[in-house]
Parts: sequence; structure tokens; C-alpha cells
Amino acid sequence: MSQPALPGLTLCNNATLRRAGRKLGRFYDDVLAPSGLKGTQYGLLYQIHIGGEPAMGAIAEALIMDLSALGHTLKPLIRDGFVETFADKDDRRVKRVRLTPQGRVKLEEAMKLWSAAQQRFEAMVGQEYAANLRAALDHVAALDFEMPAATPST
Amino acid sequence: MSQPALPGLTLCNNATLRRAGRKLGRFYDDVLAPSGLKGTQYGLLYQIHIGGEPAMGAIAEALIMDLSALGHTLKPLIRDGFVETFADKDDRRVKRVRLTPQGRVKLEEAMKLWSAAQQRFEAMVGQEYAANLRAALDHVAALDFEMPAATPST
DNA sequence: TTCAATTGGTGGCATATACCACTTTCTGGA
DNA sequence: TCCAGAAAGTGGTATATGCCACCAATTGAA
Repeated sequence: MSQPALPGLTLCNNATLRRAGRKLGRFYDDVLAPSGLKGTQYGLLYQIHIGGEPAMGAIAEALIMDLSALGHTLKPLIRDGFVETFADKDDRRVKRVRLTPQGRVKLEEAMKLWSAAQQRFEAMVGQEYAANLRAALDHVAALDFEMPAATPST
Repeated sequence: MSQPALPGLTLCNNATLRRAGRKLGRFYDDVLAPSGLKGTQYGLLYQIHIGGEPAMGAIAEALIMDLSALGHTLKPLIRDGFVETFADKDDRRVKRVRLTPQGRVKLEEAMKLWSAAQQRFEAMVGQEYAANLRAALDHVAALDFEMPAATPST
């Protein structure tokens, strides 16, 4: 299975992960295209959907993404009327997010497409293989890379 | 095994891959930071290094990335004097890429940092685990998602 | 009660990536 | 030879993400 076209770089865990991410991302994006949503947007809508009007910080934490990045990613979805934000009743600093009715419809539409992508992928690699891969990725995502506060050497 | 903090979304292969990518990417980026390079840039320099003055298309193919995306990603590296491009002798359409002397120095510097990141990661998950993960990711990257060009059947 | 520290988000800036419309070269016929 | 098509890149536009500097509420003392 080792393609001679991918020498060396294959050793870098980060590069390998990114490369696979590009490939898989394009696949999911292609399948989701009819809905007008990208894979990331679908994931974000879904996370909001199951989050129960989550605060932005909660979403960012769940997706392991920078809070400001989340803010940026959210903009097109707000602009297109799929989600809306509102201040938390008890803490004005907190901004909560929820799907609009339109957003719920869109999510449902996209979910069918997502399902197709998911099934097609799992049919190719095998459900168990996919489950194991996800488990491994979740494991990586759960790691605690505490930096030793710089190493002014070198 | 289901962490209460990551409900549902964990089922999407794409979302899981992205999430792990964000986490791992930040880790590698942090470790590489002293060199001024991002993880992706390091990977790109390395690919160019081992590619033998590769054409842009060859790099894009090896990294499974869009050709135009590669062009954009290359710009900061050219601007900072780490890589340079030149026309192919036999085919004027082809643009080849190589590291500048400065780029070689930078790559070497970054390689030490990368090595540290790589080792730290593998110490956390285990070398074998990492190797298996990379193999699985390479497998995904090698898949052929041929879209059936819509489904106007019936 | 008052103020320093903390917490939650925003905006600006830079890189990462993709797709699409072009432009320039090549290539393969007729 | 000449032209239709293919092949390789470029530029524009849009989303994805991260970091940093800020601003606005909250909180926890003193």
C-alpha cells in the first residue's frame, strides 16, 4: 500500500494528518455541496444543534478550536440566516448561539447528504476501521500537550 | 469511552479528523514557533527539499493539495526568501521550486524543533500507535473517492 | 463599596485551502 | 501548418483557523 510517490514526509504525524484531512475534507465538501454547506459548517451547525443554545466558549471547547476562529467561522452562517446569537440572561459577557428555523431545515437537508458521505466512506474502509480511526483521532485530540514554558536553548 | 464533553459529533469521520488536526497542528506549531515556521510551512519546505526541484504540480500531488492553494501557501516562503521558483527547461508551463541556501538553513533549524515535537508526541501515544495512525491516515489519503457524477439514473 | 484580576468575545492580521475563470504552452491530429 | 484541446499556473474570492491586542462584564478581595 505504500505509494512510492509519498516519500519521507509520511513520517510526520502532523503532515500526515493534514494531508488526509485535505483529502477527506474535499470528499465531504463535495458530497455536501448541493446543500451549499461546507463540511466544517455542517459540523458547526450540528454541534450548535445538539448543544442546547451553547455559549461560544462551549462550542469552541467542544470543537477544540480557537474562540476567535469560531467567531469568524460563524459569520457566514449568521449572514445566511442559519444561526443567531443572543446574550446570556445571567452573564452579559456570554453569547449563546442557536439555529434559526431556516438553519434547522438546512441542517436536516445537509444531514441526508452527510449520511451519504459517511456511508460511502465507511463502505470503502469498513465501519470498524473507521470507528478505530475516529477513536485514535479522539485520543489524539484529548492529549494534554502542556508546553514546558519555552526552552530558551538552541 | 464516550467523553461526555464530545457528544454526537464524534461520529463524523471528517469532523473528528479536523478536530484532531486542529489540536495536533497547534502543538506542532507551538514547538516550531521559535523557527518562525508553521507546521504546514515546515512540511512544505521538507517536501520541496526531498523533491529534487519538483514542479508545483508534483508538490501539490504529493501533498494532496490544490495547485492554487499551493501557490498561495508558497508565497510567504518566497517572500521570506526560503524558496525560489524557476521555469522548467523543456516545458515553459512548468514551474519548478527549490530551497534557497537560506531556506536550507531554516529547514535544518526547524527540523530540530520538529524532531522534538515528533518525539514528544510519540512518547505520549507510543511509537507503534503513532505509526498505526499514520498508516491509517495514509490509507484514507490514498482512497479514490470517485464521485458518480450526480445520480441522474432511473 | 471599589478596584485589580479574570473571563468571554471582537476585530485585525496572517496563513491555509478550495474553486473558478483565465492565460500561456504544448500536443495531436487533419 | 494550424487549430482545437489538454496541461500547468495565476489571481480573485471565500471559508477555515490561529494569535494578539482590546473592550466589556464579573468576581473577589480589602
